[in-house]
Amino acid sequence: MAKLADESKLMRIKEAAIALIAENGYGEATISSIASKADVAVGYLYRYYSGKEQLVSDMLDEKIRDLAGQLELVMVSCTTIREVVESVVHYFFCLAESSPDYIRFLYKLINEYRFSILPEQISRIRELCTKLLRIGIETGEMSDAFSEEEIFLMTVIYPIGFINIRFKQHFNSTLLGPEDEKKVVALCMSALRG
Amino acid sequence: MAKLADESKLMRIKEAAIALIAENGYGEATISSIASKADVAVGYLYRYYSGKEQLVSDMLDEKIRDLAGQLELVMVSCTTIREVVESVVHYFFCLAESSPDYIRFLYKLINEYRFSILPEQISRIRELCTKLLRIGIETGEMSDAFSEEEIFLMTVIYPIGFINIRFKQHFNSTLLGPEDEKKVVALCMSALRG
Amino acid sequence: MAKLADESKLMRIKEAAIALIAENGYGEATISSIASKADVAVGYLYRYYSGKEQLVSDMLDEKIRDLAGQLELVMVSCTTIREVVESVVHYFFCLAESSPDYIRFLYKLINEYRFSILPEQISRIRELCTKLLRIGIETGEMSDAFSEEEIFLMTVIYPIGFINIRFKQHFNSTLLGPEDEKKVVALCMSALRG
Amino acid sequence: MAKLADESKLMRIKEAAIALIAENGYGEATISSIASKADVAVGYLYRYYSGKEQLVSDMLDEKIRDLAGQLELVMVSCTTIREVVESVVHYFFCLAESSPDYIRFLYKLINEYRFSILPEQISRIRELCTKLLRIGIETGEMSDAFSEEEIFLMTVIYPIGFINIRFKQHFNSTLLGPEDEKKVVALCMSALRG
DNA sequence: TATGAATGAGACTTCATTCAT
DNA sequence: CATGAATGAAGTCTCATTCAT
Repeated sequence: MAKLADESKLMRIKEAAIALIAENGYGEATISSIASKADVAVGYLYRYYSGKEQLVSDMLDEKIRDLAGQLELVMVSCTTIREVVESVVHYFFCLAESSPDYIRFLYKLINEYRFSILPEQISRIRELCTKLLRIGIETGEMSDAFSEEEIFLMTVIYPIGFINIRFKQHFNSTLLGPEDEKKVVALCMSALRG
Repeated sequence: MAKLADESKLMRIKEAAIALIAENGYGEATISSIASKADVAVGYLYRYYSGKEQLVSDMLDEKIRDLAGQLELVMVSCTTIREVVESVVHYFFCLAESSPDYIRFLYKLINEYRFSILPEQISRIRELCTKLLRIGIETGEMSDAFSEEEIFLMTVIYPIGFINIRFKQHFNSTLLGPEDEKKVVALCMSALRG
Repeated sequence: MAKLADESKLMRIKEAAIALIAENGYGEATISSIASKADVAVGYLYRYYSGKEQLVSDMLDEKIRDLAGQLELVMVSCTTIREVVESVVHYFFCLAESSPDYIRFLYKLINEYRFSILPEQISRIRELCTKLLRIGIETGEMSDAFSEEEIFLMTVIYPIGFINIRFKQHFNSTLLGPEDEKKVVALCMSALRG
Repeated sequence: MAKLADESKLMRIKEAAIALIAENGYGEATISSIASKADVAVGYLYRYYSGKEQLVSDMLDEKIRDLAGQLELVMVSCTTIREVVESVVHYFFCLAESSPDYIRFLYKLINEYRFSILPEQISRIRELCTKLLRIGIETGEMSDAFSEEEIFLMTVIYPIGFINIRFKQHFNSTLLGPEDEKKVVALCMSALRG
């Protein structure tokens, strides 16, 4: 029971942190605003995290893990790059609709040098890209001029970038729709095909 | 009569700010660290800028203007998307070599919601994308499934993203070379071709 | 559960602020000197006040309210101007003895254009003066040549001014005594009588 | 010629300082705002004054000297308190009309403990008050219950206080007129008469 | 254990003062 | 001599972190 309460509090802290960082950035998201949004005492937060930096760092790591896990999951049941790209893009689009803050959180922190993705996760993702590269070359979906870098950029960074540009409404103010999803997949596929 | 305003100081301030923000982000780049790196008194900074936010905001605007200016320049002498993409990517790669901080600075601040690109610059860039879209459709280099968004993402965001991934050395630790430039152009072109 | 807010701290802050402003004026009373005199952390001060200006502004308002309340109280039980003047002057003399800083604080800030007395308090005091004027004319204690302005100046400003001159010891270095009180009342009464 | 230019600059500095301090108080009147209003270089100001404090201090002293000189002048040709009071009040009212900043400057700084009136000037004024007291007792215009303090308060502080209350428009928003002057004289005389 | 009052290091900013020109 | 660019000490304020309750 107490454990459950704790779990729920911890969840609330994480959600509050993501929402506030997504909204205003790391600098503006204060510990006390996070605690207050999570309806938790400031001190409570320090039971789980040694400080603000660790809180965010851990959460980024968690989200990256989720992402890597998702990618791994997708890989298992897919035999072509197209299938993978479709699944991954769909995953991002679902996320963008159900929890847009998640995407914005990721987009913000991926570029904060302060919070570098842990080497462990990087290798994990790199391995996935290597696998995908092999598949792509086998199926002929991928130009052999490209490497893991291009795979990562087009399957992860590009979809997230697309979603963020849309969030910012610089070019297009309509909501993300299924046609956008198709466009992202199409562009990604033709990009990798070379 | 009196001591002349040292124009080089303003330059040093800008360079210091860019370097520190590129390195550590907006939050970590303190006024006093900027002043000290620029070898200038803290108060001197306030001769040109009303505060830290304005300093960074102005510099971002300046850089975005430079970028937009460069894009416009490129457009004048180009009749195909390929030419534009080659020029733009070349511009980014040169920049990445001569002043890598410039790229990292841009990449960091583009995602800081606090510093939004001025509407004026956005329309300027949007117009360029519209022109490019028209050219692309005429020359057949561009799928009519895509729009300005894709152009912007592939000609601006993708090259910068590529350069940053390389800076982070997540996949590849070699320096940027001419082959990378070609790869970026190639991927971009095939992406837009659809 | 948690540490209880120490109400005495707020009191100490106010007393420290009054003492330091009375001694040296608004400009010299720094936040950190106030905090240090109150034996409180600098940041604590911002729990109650949004800034230095508000701290002083609020305290001035509080003191003016006290004063207006005291004047109103006095009015209730008095039927002649003499009674009012005696009570008010007595009030000021008691204050001058028990908390001389209070008087000096008031005297200093009343002249700082930055801290204007709130319109609400001004009307309150103005109304009191109007009442007093009516009484004075009825009882014949007050020349009908005079108005609220003279009442305010002689019942409030003059006693405070007298006390301050004595504090400064420009003319007289003895402490305030009951004869001084009588002198102030006498002068005030004859002034208003015309 | 150079001397004349200097004189005019010095005058402008003084006028600017008085205007700015009268308007916003000592704290808000910055050296650079004074220099700029006086159309003089900041550094120039330091040829005459060793610092901001001295500038203001000197100016206050000068104004107090002027005042004492005026009082002395008035005393020479007057044989009754009434004459003195009429002259002094007239002097203040003229000043209030021709250079209201002068009055506000005085009122502000007289209460700044930081700028105490020089002992020399205090004795000068005290002596004048003593003389006046003697005259008053001789002519019967002044109660022997009172002393120099009351004289000073009623002939100097009260008129200035009256003018300032009017400037602040707390009770009366009309401009100072000849009837006000008469009222001030009348109140002052009856106050001292006891 | 959970709380949030309290802390204080450190950030931003101002402005009196200096001094090379 | 006059200037005003440049300085940096000092002040205001914020907020991550602690710890008594």
